[in-house]
Amino acid sequence: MNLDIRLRSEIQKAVTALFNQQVEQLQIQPTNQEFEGSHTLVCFPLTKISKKGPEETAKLVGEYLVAHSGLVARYNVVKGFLNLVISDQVWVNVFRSIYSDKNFGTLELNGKEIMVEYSSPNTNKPLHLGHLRNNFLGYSVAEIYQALGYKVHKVQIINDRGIHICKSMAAWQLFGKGETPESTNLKGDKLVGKYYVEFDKNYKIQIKELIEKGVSEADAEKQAPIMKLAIDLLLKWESKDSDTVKLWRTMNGWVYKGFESTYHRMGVDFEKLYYESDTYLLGKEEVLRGVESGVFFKKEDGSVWVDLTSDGLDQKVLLRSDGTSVYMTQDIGTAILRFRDFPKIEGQVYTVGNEQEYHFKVLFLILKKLGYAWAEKCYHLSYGMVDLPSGKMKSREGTVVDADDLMQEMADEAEKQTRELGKIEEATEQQIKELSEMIGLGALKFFLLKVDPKKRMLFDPNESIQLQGHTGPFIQYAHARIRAIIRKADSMEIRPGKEFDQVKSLEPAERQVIMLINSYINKLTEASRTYSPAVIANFAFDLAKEYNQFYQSIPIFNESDQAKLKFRIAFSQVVADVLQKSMRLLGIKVPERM
RNA sequence: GGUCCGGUAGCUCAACUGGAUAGAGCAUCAGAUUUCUAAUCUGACGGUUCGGGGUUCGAUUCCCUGCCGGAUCACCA
Repeated sequence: MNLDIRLRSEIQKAVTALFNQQVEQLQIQPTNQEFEGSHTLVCFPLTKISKKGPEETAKLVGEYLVAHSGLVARYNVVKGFLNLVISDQVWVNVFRSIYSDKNFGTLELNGKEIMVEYSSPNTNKPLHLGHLRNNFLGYSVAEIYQALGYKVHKVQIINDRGIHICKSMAAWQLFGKGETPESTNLKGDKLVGKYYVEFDKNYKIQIKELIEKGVSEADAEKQAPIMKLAIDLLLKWESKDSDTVKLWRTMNGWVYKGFESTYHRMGVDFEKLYYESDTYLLGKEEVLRGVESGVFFKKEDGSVWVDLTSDGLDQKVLLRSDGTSVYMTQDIGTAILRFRDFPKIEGQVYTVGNEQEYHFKVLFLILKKLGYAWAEKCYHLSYGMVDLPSGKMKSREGTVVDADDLMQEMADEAEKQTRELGKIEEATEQQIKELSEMIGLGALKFFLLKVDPKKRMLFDPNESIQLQGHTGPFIQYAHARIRAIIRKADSMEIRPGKEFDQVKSLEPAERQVIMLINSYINKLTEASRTYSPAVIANFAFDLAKEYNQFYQSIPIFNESDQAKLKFRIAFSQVVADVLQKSMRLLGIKVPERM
């Protein structure tokens, strides 16, 4: 059984025996580094039932535990804090059970299912730095839930319809001269993005010309020929004009193909893609149904609204007066469709930037009003913007960092540094490329994931590319070094068994590491509860750091005691495994050597 | 203006949801290696946790108030 649970029940027994009263809530926390011990019982809350001062209470509980529990070797009391020292024998047992558990860190399937949505880009702009945070976050949260025994469905919604798509189409028709990704050797998303920019450029010029001719600004925005063309395309698309639909299909196809290669490099994937062009009609139906049942209401001009003023929000439009759907309508449809597709999911996680917090608050409320119980289990995984040292990222000012470019730069830099260090002389070119990719992306992912998602963060390209410090490559390096030890042990035919009874005592660094690994499942749970991969990222960093201290202070192969030597090999093996597992939850691979 | 989120060391971030003398990384300075991979480790320096009140044994955390930054409040998505 888990040490923490055992200890908790032992303390409960002690309290009951000593004070003749049961306590449900025991406050147990990790002991501060400066004191001896691993678990600390906070005794202030117990004074009520013990009728004694905090220190006296702590002392009584401590003495009882040493005498009766078999887990606690010693204790010390500082103010009202009871610090418990677990015996090394117990720690070795904890280690052994982790070592012999092949599936450590992965819980058995619990029969629950959830859905995680992430990415969901616009189809007219290539992916950028913000999308990287989005994708890495969503993917990681999905992995974390999976490790906890959930069946996870990874999906995204593709915003494939609307005026913005038609803008790219219009510009391509006017200036494209039949260009294709093949003819230009451009990624499909980049090509379409180029025409989206082209549209904007020409649109502005045309507006300016009209204004110079004396047209008002508002009219100029409507009369600009290129905008008229885009609107015309939208109307044709909605009436299913075959040429327009064909062009729409073709250009979206280019984008999807481009995105696909970006996703592949990011290392993320999706079980199913949803398209707004497939869901907006369902949303519309649902809204009309809501009008009939009185959940929504219709205004004189025919537009449909929901009144959320009693919930402290505003009124919100759901269908325009011309009957067409808005963003919210589509999201209602999408949500319902997903629960139809996957009836067993108990909830949905939407990975979307925090500028849409209001939108999701409204969406969940509407779904609840429509009578969907699962609305309670929908969660908006909201994350902050990624800033650059130069300031805000703005596409208009050209300060956007393109996702493909950034990943390439990271890999290039990693390769440069790897070659400079020259530790991989016998590696093939192919292996160097793979390693650079692993390190470069590891650096990028770790940097973006180590920060609490809800916080706005600063991405400093120069700093992120440093491979030392609180970074992914630091952890990757720790892993690679351990693997070198394992290889050496293997070649020396030192093979640890599963019994470590002869290991009677532990070095402080060893104990620290076992304590950390013992907390892994707790960390996983915390990460899932808070939807924060940062918890895992920081855990992995702490573990690597703690192990490095052991590595530095204890030369493994100098050990003459065979039992200890074998233990330390096994110990190192477990650290490498846990590093690998926790990094995998972040979507980061760890190398055998680097 | 209303609502929501944030403000912690020079910089980038933690702090197990109310616990002990608020911790890491970077930067700066001082050390350790003829190695199990130094892409490492040890130490020093660095704090009015935005200000002011309150709640209590105890507050970065909860409440009130003010300040600063951001987001949002569209028949845009």
